[in-house]
Amino acid sequence: MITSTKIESPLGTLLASEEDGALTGLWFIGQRHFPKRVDEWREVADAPVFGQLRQELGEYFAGTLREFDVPMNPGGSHATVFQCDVWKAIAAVPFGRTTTYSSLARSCGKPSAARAAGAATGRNPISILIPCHRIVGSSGALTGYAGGLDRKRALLQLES
Amino acid sequence: MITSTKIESPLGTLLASEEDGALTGLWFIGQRHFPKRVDEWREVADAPVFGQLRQELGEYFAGTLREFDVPMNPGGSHATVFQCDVWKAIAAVPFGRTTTYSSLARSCGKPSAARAAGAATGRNPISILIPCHRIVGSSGALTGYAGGLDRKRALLQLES
DNA sequence: GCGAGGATGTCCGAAAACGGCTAGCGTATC
DNA sequence: GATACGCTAGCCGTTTTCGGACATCCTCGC
Repeated sequence: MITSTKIESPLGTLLASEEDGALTGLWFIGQRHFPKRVDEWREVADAPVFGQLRQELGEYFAGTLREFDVPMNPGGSHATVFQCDVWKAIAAVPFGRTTTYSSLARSCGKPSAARAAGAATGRNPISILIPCHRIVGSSGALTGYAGGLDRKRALLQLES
Repeated sequence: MITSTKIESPLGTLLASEEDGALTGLWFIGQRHFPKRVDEWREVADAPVFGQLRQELGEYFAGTLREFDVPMNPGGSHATVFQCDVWKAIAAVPFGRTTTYSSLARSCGKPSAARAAGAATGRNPISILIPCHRIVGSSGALTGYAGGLDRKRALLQLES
């Protein structure tokens, strides 16, 4: 049974989902690749994971927290091996730093799959905690963000 | 979290799966449309549902039980509306009786979808309890069975 | 410099193929 | 005449297949 809740943030409302005690998703409402089956989830006022998440997100946006500690399980049911590899690589990018799509691809052992890495990045189910906003083009340009480039800019600014 | 267990029967070994206290599947090992992701399930020695199922299956094969009472939830995650309708219609066929694929289709409000009803019947996730062996061709011929025609014949014989 | 093109894993939509079917005929068999 | 086969053409939800499109980047020719 998957449960969900809404969380307010300076960048807009977020939807969080949880299963078996681990965070499985975090999206800006209405963003690109927003999950389809939301109506099959049970919305709950709170759950242990959600409490911790709210707390940590608050501190993050206040600038007092740099690393999240919420238990996560981004796998879902239909994620592919490649996607999981990419998300793991993204999670390894530290606060305040950025890296490129091609670098991600290299980390996954497929140096020429930069474009595929971009696609996988866009499908990241846990925004912010898996910091896909720290991934930029090789020229340094902010090429895209499922939640919109404005939010990507804002997050990078917050971390600088 | 889905759990599973194996159950012996006079017609071969069965695999049962359970989630949230309800039976979600029952297949002959290796039958057609056998589930793919079995290795993601946790095999347990027993669970309340499995205990009851074992008991009732025993009585059924002994000829002393005609209607099952195990809580069921055949929906799964990827079942379609049509399939659920068909399975519900199959469940309504009483012990010892048979009906046809076109009759099933009619019950679902799509009189000309007999062939599609056949396909949906084959995907029935809970063998025996959802008695797809009671569905025959309009001529009375046993046209097919995911577990093999021999088992279909045997089940019908048992109920006659 | 600058534009064009190829490599890459996955999703998405459209189109085709595939069944646990059936009714309708024409033939074949008693 | 009755049945009994056997073939055929429709039927329809699902699955499979296929062709683009992408949150890219490097190279090559001009």
